[in-house]
Amino acid sequence: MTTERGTSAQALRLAVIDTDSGFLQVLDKRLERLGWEHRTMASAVPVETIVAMRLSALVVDLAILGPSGWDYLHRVCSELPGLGVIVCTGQSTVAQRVRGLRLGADDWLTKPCHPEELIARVEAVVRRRRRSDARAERGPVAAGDLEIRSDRFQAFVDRRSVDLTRREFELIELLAGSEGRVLEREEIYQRVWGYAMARGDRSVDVFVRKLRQKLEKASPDWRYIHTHFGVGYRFAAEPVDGSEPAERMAEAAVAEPADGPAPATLRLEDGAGIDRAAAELAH
Amino acid sequence: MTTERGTSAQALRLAVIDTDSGFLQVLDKRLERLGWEHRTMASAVPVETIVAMRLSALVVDLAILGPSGWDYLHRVCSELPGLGVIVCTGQSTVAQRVRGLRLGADDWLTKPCHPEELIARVEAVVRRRRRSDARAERGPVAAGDLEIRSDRFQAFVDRRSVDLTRREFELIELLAGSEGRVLEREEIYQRVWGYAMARGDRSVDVFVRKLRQKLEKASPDWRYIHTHFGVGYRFAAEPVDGSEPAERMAEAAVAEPADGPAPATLRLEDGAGIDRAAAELAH
DNA sequence: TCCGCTTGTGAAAATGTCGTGACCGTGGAC
DNA sequence: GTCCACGGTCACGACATTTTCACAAGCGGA
Repeated sequence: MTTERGTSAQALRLAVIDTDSGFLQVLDKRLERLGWEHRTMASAVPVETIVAMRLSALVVDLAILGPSGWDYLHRVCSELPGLGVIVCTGQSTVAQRVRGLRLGADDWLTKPCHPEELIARVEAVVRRRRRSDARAERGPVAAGDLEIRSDRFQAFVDRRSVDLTRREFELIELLAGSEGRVLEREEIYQRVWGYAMARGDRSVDVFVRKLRQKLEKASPDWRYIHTHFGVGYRFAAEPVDGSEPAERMAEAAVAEPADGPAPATLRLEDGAGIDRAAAELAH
Repeated sequence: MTTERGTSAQALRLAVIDTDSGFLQVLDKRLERLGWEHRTMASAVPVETIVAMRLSALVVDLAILGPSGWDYLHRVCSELPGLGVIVCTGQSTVAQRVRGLRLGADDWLTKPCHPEELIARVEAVVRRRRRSDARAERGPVAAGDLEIRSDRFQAFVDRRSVDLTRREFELIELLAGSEGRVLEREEIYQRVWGYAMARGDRSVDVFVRKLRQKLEKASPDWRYIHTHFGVGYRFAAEPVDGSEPAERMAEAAVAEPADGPAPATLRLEDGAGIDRAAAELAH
């Protein structure tokens, strides 16, 4: 298996500034089906809003921006060097296209165009950026005493590196990245191992155990991985019921099944969409 | 300080696979004026040759490759994930364009097209790529006893030059430039060798060993390159664990008085033109 | 309380990865 | 032409990790 460049289909975040309702309708449906988060806007939005949307790419019809379009394009491109920018607009001259591309646009597509081609071009544009930044993307995740740094392939408990193997790290990374959510074994396996879990496979459990051991040794005051019987595991830093260490332990053992962490509500995937993300910052 | 995206005009290395002599003539003149190293070819050349050319971008007319064009496109794109690939060809359907882009092409331009637009698109594609790798060119990096001077193509341990070969230097430069981060073999290979790593290739390991040997001899009190099992390598100067410094000292003192810095010449960055570079491997 | 099923645990077996030394072809220096 | 540094390959052994397995412990419903 070679380094597949063509593998399409990671979910991207995309915004479209356009007003061509017919085109948008078709495009929307297609994007929906691909599972890309997307949003369309009828006119230029402030650059800060774009920033807040944390997009992978932006598609823009220069025509509807009027004469300030060039300036806008330039501002967007220099503010967000990492953003893929595709101009998709009507008839244009060579000079205009060259100008747009030199200003920082990554591609220039002439309408009318097929949504599928637009999508393919967006993918092509985003592909490269992904390639190298991929891992550095999300900043360090921290919870309890634990800090997870994806770029270092390492977890730290107060400066001290917790030695994790590759799988262990990928597992804790996944769990911590979905903090608070209960992940089913199938999903965990699928996302860490990359293929479907065979029935009866206990790998996930085994690795959870290894992680717990290492984490407990490194950070005894917190519990991080919680079992949900019949379901899966949930990551959340919870102080080990240290409030009353030994004493209460005995009591609890006898008297109460005291399940400290409430039956854990299952939250849905935080659909924190583009709108919300934008609102947060643009507010 | 805005990150100027629009700045054009670094010299690039470009190859064009096309036969349209009229178009090529105009293009050639334009490229000449820009000072880009370029070369045109009338038919598909082996992928290894492309590799040897160390291009920034490749422009190709799929039409002249015949039916094997798709396969060729795919091979080039997966061998050289870092290469900008622009398809520039006659009439085409949406499906063809989508296919090309998904296969790994970065842009698809329809003939007839204006050379200026082609150039702008090449720039846009390369810019996108540069942006990701772009952290090179920094001042001297220092860590532990070691100092790395990219400008001199040399590494020093307290005034004394550590004789490194070209590859060794490129490797340590890359690693040190990403101090603290774990780099996967694939990425290392990709960035030092310039093309995709074949499965089972141990070159990276071998060069890491050579580096470690030389570094240890030159700077016994520090360890610089750390293995992350199943992942890759990380550069970080860490004092050698004082647990048995004496022993090591004695051993070193007795066993290897021989410090003879071998004559090892460092050759300059091969300014070799495209032709020569290609010839080297294509021989 | 008992039963069936799920999860935790420890260790052995299987697999994969890395460090190492030896070896080879090439190309430049002499 | 000869010599030799250099980049690259190979095979082997050591060892780290992953997987599998058998059994104990825990949970939940009847």
